[in-house]
Amino acid sequence: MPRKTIADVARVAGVSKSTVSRVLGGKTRYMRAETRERVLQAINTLGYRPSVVARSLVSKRTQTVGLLISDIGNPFYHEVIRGVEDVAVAHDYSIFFCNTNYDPARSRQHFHSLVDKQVDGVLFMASGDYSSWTLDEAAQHALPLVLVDWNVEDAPPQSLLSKITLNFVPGIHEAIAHLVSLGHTRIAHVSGPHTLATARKRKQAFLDAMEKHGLDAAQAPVIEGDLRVAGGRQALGAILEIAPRPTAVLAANDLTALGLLWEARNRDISVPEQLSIVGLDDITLASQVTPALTTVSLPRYDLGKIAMQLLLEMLQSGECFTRRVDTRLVIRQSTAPSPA
Amino acid sequence: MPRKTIADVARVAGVSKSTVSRVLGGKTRYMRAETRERVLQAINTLGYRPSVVARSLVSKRTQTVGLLISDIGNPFYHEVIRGVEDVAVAHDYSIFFCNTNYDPARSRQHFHSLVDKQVDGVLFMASGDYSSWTLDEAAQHALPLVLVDWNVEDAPPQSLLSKITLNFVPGIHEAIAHLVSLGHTRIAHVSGPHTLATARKRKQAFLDAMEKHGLDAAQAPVIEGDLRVAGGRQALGAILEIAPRPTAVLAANDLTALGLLWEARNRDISVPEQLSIVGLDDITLASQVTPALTTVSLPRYDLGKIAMQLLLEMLQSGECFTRRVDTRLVIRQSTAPSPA
DNA sequence: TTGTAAGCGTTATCAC
DNA sequence: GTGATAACGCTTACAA
Repeated sequence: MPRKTIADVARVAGVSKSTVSRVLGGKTRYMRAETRERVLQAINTLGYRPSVVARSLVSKRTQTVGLLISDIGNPFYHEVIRGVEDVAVAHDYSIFFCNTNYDPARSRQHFHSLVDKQVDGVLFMASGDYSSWTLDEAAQHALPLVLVDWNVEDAPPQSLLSKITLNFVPGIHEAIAHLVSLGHTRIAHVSGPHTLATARKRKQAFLDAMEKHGLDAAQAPVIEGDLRVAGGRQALGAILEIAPRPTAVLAANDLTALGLLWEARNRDISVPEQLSIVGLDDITLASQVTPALTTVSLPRYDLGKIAMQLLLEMLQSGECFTRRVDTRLVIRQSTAPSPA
Repeated sequence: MPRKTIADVARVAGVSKSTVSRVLGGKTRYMRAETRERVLQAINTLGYRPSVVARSLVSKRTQTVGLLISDIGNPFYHEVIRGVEDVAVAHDYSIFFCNTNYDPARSRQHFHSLVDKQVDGVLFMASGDYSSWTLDEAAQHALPLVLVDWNVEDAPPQSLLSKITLNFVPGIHEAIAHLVSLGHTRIAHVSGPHTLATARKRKQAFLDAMEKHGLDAAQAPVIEGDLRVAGGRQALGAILEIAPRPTAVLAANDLTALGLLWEARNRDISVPEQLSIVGLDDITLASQVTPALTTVSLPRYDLGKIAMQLLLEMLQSGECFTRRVDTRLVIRQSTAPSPA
């Protein structure tokens, strides 16, 4: 049983294909209400659904976007995806989901597949796997792109490119201010891998904040983690060996902070009495653990919404945009006055 | 600058469109190697990419599948998605990602959108949002479906429908056996919402296992949770009020188990010395917390792989299949000999 | 207000 | 071996 087509509807309604097409397109202006009704009836009785494929062939639009992320296992992305999806659904767009797995080759394969499938645009949130080919190829295919948390200066001029930058500065400054107000002066940082631009940005914000509060940034211990629980656990060992021992730590993300927290418990270091811990992201879990995590919150759901909205605006206007998303501190139970 | 077409390639290579189409389709059999080369050259210099949309219009295949899940925030799905995606990528399929948010209306909207976009098949993993319309409409559009963890008897006979059932029995039996061998006799269960079929299945497996080990299932305390951390925390309070107090708990999933664990710590109940806890799922976090969680492991990555593979086999053969995925116990540190 | 016909970029069926 | 030509299901001038 082949799929019903517009011709079937036309036959049943006793009109021409174009008339059917018109009611489908909502061109209700120049049309007798009665004809319209007849067509609608026919559509209903036949259970007809228009072929998006055929429509796309002529309209050059697929009502489809690609979403590239690095790692579905990273809780950071969950809320982001939700934000993207809510906006997409509201505008009847579908999402091609692409998990790059931090693998540039796979990232590229996905990107090509998206180009071939003629998506209307791409949300690029896979921070680790950036290479300039992305921008060149996107420009070449005139494919609108939204980049999240990338510092791009060398974009081809003709490209349709919007950017959202994440501003860690206010949140991290608040965090250091909070710790300082609790009497902490020996504050360590567990960063992400230095190969990641976003990790470097966070670290720099930490150092700047230290300076700003009159602490010696050059002396501040910085340990390189992996943005995961395991890295946080390891980092705690390193921190305990530092003399004099830090009384507070700022982690590059919440998973790292949780690793610190749990390893501290293992070693009978009590948090926050002996060690204050501040995370970054405010993942769902952060408020559910004991003690609940003080953390620099990134509005991830909003980030996802904004990204998708930006793409839609680009599609409509043909213009490019820039947005900034700010962070702020959420104080919970993992920070307390310095024991020193 | 309009998109390059097969006609452009034909012109540059000095051949006809059909010839180009032949090399694109890999029909290398009846063709001079030299012509083939020339076409390939032209494709390269033009940077030509075939239009999947046009191709789909004639082939009736989109190399695209829909993936419906209930909640991206549930860690259960992460590995599943990874499994699905790995297989999909390997076969050059793309995935339309659909988060139903436990909302039947949204679930339906997504499903319609998938039909309209002419996906080749749908993976339905949104356990909560089942209604029979799904099956009817899928059958009506001859849309191949893979159902995960659904008991469906009333499927329309003509439908292309494969099923994967999750078998909690072996893992849960092992769990109870393990607890019994440690001397536990007062074992409680924190279930999921009774409205979910999968929660009822798990509870039944628990009761059966209790019986089988000579414990009084009718007396076994069962507390209804919400499959989340908060529910676990609340459940712990309920458990502590039971007299005589249970010495072990089987949670319906790992998030619940974590809630139990953390709330126990809050109330100075030490795990596993005073209370043994067993989870279910084996999410990544389970092995990372302290104490690491003993849990009934569901091979979620495999589940995802199998689901996608099943769909591909259906697509090829036109036949339907049934698979079962088994669970098993992973013993870590949250279980110990009964204090009683 | 409605119908006719020409595409959109492919593949498939024929001839040559 | 290769090249016309007709679909595929839809939109959109242009005619009527």
